[in-house]
This record gives sequence, C-alpha cells and structure tokens, in this order.
Amino acid sequence: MTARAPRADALRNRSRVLAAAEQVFVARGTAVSTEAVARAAGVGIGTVFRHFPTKAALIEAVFRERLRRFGEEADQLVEADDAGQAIWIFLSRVAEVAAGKQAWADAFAATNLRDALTPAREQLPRALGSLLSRAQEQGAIRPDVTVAELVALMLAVSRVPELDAEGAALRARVLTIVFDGLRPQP
Amino acid sequence: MTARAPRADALRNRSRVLAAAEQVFVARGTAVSTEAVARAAGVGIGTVFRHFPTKAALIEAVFRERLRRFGEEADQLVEADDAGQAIWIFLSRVAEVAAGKQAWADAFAATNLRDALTPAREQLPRALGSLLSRAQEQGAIRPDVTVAELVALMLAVSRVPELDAEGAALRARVLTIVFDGLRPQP
DNA sequence: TCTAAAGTGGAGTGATCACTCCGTTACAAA
DNA sequence: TTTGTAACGGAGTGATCACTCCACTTTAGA
Repeated sequence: MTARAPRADALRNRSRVLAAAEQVFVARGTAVSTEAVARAAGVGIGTVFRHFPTKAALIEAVFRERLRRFGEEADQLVEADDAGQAIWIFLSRVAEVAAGKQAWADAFAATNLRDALTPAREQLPRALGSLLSRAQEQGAIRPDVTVAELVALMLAVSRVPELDAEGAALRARVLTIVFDGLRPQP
Repeated sequence: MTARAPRADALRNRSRVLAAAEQVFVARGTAVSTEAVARAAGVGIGTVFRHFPTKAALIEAVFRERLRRFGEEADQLVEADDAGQAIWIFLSRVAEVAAGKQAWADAFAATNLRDALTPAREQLPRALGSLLSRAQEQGAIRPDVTVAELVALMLAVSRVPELDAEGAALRARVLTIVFDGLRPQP
C-alpha cells in the first residue's frame, strides 16, 4: 500500500537531465533535439521521456526551475535595508541572466505564464510583493505600482539585451530609465 | 542586355505570399509549415520558395516589412507639435501591435536585428531620431537618451502583453512607468 | 500573333524529430 | 542474498518539414 521509496538513480538522472537541458537550451535554443539533451546529460532518450513525458513538459520544467531560482534570489533580497536598491539589483540580475540567451525568449513564449506565476502560490510573486511594499513604504517606489507591473517589466527587460550592440552598457542605460520611471513622480 | 521587365503575376504573387505569411505567422506562429503559407496565399509551395529561397528568408522579409511600416508611422508622427506625446503614441502603438502575438517574439528572435536596423540606412531609426531630438529640445524627454535606448524599449514593451491577464490596462500602466522614466529627471 | 524566357504548382525526396517499445540493468525491501 | 519491480538505453517508427525538380502555363517584347 505504502509507496516504495524513489530510486536513487532515478532522482539523480532527473536532475542531471534538468541541468543538461538548461545548458543546452541556453546555448542552442529550445529547438535542439531531445537526443542532444539526453547526450549532454549522459542518459538515454528513453530516460528523458520517462521523466518528462513530452518535450514541452521538459521545456516548462526548465523554465519553472529558472523562475524558482529567481524567487530564491528575490527572497534573499527581502532582507536588504534599502528595498529600492534591492529591486534595482533584482531587475539587473534578470536582465543579465537573460542577456543574449535566445532560450529564455523561447521558454517564456512556450510556457503559459499565468500558470507558472499563479500569484498566491508561487514564491517569486510573493517575494516580489514583499520587496515592493517595503520599497514603497520607504518612498523609493511610486505607490501605484503592483506586482503585475514588476513582473511585466521583468519580462520586458529580459528582452533588451537581444540587440546587444553595446551589450551591458545599453542594458544599464535602459534599466536606469525603467527604474527612474518606478520612482515616485513629482 | 537590358533586363526584361518583371512579370506582373510574379509581383502579384510575391506580395500575396508576404501578406499571407504575415497573417499566418501572427495567428499560428512562425513554426507553421511553408505549405500552410502557400495555401493561405493561394499559390503552390514552389512559388513561395521561388520568391524566398529559405523559410528564414521569408520570416525575415515579413519582419522587415513590419519594421518598414513602423517606420512609416514614426515618420508621420515627426510632424506632430508635441514630440513627447508622439513618442508616447509610437511606443503604445508598438505594444499594441505586438499584443498577444507570439509571432513577433519569434520574428524578433529569428532575425539579426543589427542588420535589420542598421541605423544610417533605415527609415525607422532615422524617424525615431528626429522624433527624439525634437522631444528633447522641447524638454519632454531627458537629454541622455539615444535612439538605441528607444529601440531597446520598443523591443521591451513589445513583450509586455504576453502576460495579458488584464491586457490593455496592464500594458498602459507599464507604458506609463517607462514613459515617466524617459522624462527629464529632477 | 508568335515565341523565348520567366514563372508556376505540387508530387517527390531526404532529413530530422518526438515519442514508443521492450530486453536489460540496478535498486529497495525482505 | 534474493527477488520483484522500477528505471534504463537506444534502435525503431511514423509523421512532418524544408526544399527540389520539371512538365506545364503565362507573360513581355518583337
């Protein structure tokens, strides 16, 4: 009746596949074959499909994992003294991770964002919410901004670097503009 | 020796294919088969490939056409009295056109933007440049912004609506933030 | 009107994938 | 150690595409 304990090799392979998929997708886009992912993970294709029943499910899992890690980063920033600066750091971090990485555009596009970001349940919106209200109390962020706008801006800035002629410099200037727009307005 | 005039049916088919491709890509993404595009255009596949040697070339052509039309809209806005408002209108327009349209994300991603936007040669950056300097003279836009940032923000806002829970309302609020950031800062 | 050349349509081709199936292997529980 | 079973690997399958080829049609120019 009671479920048998999960096998050690199964758990190990699952995380290997996730890690390899992230690397390969980032490097070559989500259009790479599942076989390439399997090879990178050092497992057979059958194993990939055992853990992720379709390729779309694999892409979504990789994406959720990325969001989960952003959530963790946001959580750590909640403890910062200057909440406004924490939001600046967070947005910069998102833009930086997405820089030049076609794969995030693919993943964002392929995933149902409303599911991935169900506000009440997931860590990321919760952490962003704390960050935001603290920053608003401190007067660093205008009071009419909500988490929805923050998430939208997160998506938006993750697109900026694709132009990358000047790379990091342009990214920083765009972030400055966005951030100034987030400040309380006269 | 002199080149023969291009055939009327060839020209007609070329623009039919372009128009059909735009419609189909917007509706179903650029992953649709070339055959579907041909069917929508009412021509054979062979004809599509005669005009656009690869599928990537077709996607790029559709995308350039879209940019060209944005360029036209920007050009018309150059004559507006209030250049700041003109930029607001332009950015809103870009966000609106991109709204919910997966295809633009695909197209942006698949195209070499630096080629498509070579500053000196294309209409869009030129028009944006005029718009921008007039707005800066009028004191509506901060002086340290360049066309590169404007284009980057254009890309950025074209991503916002994908979240679309509240659709137009969220889009407007995000645009407000971005636009306030573009104003001269205290 | 005639004709050479450009253009057309769509069956065919080869390559690539996502996904399945099943004989083999490694593990957890007894 | 033994054993039942979950997990593994990877060849195989069917479907889908991008792109080609060529017999036929339409056009521009004479």
